[in-house]
Amino acid sequence: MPSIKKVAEIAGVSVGTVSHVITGSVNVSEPLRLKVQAAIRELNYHPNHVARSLKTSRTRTLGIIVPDMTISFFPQIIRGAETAARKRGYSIIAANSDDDGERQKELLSLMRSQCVEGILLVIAAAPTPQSQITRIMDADIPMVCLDRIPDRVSVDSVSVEDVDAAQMGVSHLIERGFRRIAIVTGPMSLRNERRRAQGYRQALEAAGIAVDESLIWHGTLHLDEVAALCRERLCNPKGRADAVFCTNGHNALGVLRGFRDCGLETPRDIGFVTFDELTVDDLFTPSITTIVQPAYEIGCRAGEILLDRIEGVATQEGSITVRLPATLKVRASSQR
Amino acid sequence: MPSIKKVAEIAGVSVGTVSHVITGSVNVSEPLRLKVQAAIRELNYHPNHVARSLKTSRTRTLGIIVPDMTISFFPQIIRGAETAARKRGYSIIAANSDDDGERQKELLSLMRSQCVEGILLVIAAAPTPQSQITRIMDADIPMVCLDRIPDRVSVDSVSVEDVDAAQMGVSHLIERGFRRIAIVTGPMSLRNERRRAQGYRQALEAAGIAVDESLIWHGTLHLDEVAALCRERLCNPKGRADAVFCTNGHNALGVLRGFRDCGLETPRDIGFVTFDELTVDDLFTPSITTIVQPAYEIGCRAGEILLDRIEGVATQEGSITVRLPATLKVRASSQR
DNA sequence: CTTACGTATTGAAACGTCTCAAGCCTGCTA
DNA sequence: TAGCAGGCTTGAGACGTTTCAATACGTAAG
Repeated sequence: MPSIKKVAEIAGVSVGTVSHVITGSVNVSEPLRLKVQAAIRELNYHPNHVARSLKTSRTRTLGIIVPDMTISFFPQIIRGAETAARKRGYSIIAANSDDDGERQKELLSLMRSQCVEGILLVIAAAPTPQSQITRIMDADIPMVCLDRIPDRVSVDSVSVEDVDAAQMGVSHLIERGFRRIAIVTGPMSLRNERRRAQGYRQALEAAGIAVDESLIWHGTLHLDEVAALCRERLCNPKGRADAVFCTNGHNALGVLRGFRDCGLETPRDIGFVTFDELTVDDLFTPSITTIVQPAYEIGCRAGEILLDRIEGVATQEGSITVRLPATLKVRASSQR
Repeated sequence: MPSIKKVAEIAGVSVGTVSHVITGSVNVSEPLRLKVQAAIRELNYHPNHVARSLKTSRTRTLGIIVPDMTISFFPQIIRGAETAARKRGYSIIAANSDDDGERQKELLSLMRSQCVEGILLVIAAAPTPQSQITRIMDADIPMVCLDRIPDRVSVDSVSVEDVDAAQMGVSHLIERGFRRIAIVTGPMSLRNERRRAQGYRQALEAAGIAVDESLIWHGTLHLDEVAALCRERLCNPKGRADAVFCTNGHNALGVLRGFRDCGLETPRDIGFVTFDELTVDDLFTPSITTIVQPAYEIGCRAGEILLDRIEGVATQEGSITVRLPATLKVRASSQR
């Protein structure tokens, strides 16, 4: 593989000159520049980013870790980040943690070794020891957390306005006349799940409805378990909830299975609102009222903040916290 | 950021010894090894992969380019490749071409500069000049094409058995009594689209049904255009197709919109079979009979082949061609 | 005609690691 | 006791760049 040296040789100039032509950082006279460019083309030379990175200690690479990029929310985030990165000349290394703390730790360490200049992290659902995060930041690698924000650590973050979003969804159900509204949460180790649960409470309280603790159901992220949970709570018509509010799209599929298993149809027998789109298109039924998070934009903003930190543009001392509004897509499942 | 030198200093040994401890390639006596490991922990030292790569000219990195990882088929492929790579100690750089030839060219060049050791490529729908591919292979960077296989280039590839898969889908429709079966294709610049069209023809011929060229509809990958196409061909009941076979999931959404716009319901008014799952779960209706491609496995196999080439395990002279079978998930849309 | 200055070009050091060859030491054999 | 084998350890060079300092060259001013 041709190196700058070979190019210099062919062009009859020094390696320094070739480097100047490539980076454009120093003026090179027209004739020499042309000779160098000709040699580059002739050899099909491509600058070696590895060597460049070593010398400049700039890799122009960002790392992003998500739980599972097979879940449609995350690729959108990644694309947002990719777009932001590309605009400023960076590339992205993406990886999946599978919601596994150990794997996440490995990835963080690997990315550090790979000398990424910054890390975008959607923390694993398994409780993330703050040391994982502080260790990165102590090494002066900027980090921005997305979607899921870790507890007790001061770190830049971009996510949705969880409390408001949940409150909006639940208030909407109340407006439509539902009164016994159950909530299905994800793992309460995640702060945004707790905040969504808080939004649920606030909506009920604002409407003067007493919170019934027996309607607060903690789901895992496993479809079968969530479906079983719903069956258990819903199959008996007596005192049953008249609507379900679900805090994330993954569990929502479990809830819908639960409905089906109990012979319940939404909205005929039960109201339903959930975070996250469940289908790629409105053509499919049941048509579910959804709290849509601006996933792409979350990725973009997080990428921009990270780049600002890397390039020293963002000078803010404490951590930057961005909360984006979610939107409510009203569909059939919340119509009484 | 601490380097091997600092570790050596703290541990009171030479850099060579530290390197030996890290790589494990050379025996180091117990006491020295312990001192080195202690120093590594104390400094929170992480080996610098950039420097290592430069020296060894091995980055242990694979590149993968897909059209759009927001489309559920592709993240599955990427995960498969990631898994295969991880098993053998490699990581992955993923990027989106947006089906744009120019962007694809840029990415290929970038990845080459980043010294990926091999490239997994799902070519862009825009016709890919073979030079893009040969230039990479001429530079001795192994490449495996996935899903979409380029024309007139000898390159390793992994994809689904397109002809068989399409034939299976269409034969299924015929079995269920459909006779005027239309096909909606993607861009015919893609070989696998042509092969799927061929499978369609074969199925009809095998059943003794004459191919009616007016039932062959070439779709773009734009929903609105496909929907318009279907409206145009389907809204008039006279001589209308009684079923539609769609060669890819993206267009399928356009087809379904077309159905809706014409007031057609599947399967009541029209049969429908398509490549690729449209929803994440069977709960949703219309429930569509689908030809499912083993996306994850395609990614795995492609990754393995690529790694075999990189590590010189695969010695086969010509190109390796793997064709995986697809499976037919029979659902409601193909029931008369 | 000399001096000084500015621009274009070059040479060499350095980035952090691996690895080869050489050196050192220990213990065993003759 | 001397020599030697074998295993640890070390020192230094090299990977492909960038970049700083130095050189060379030409031009304008004195």
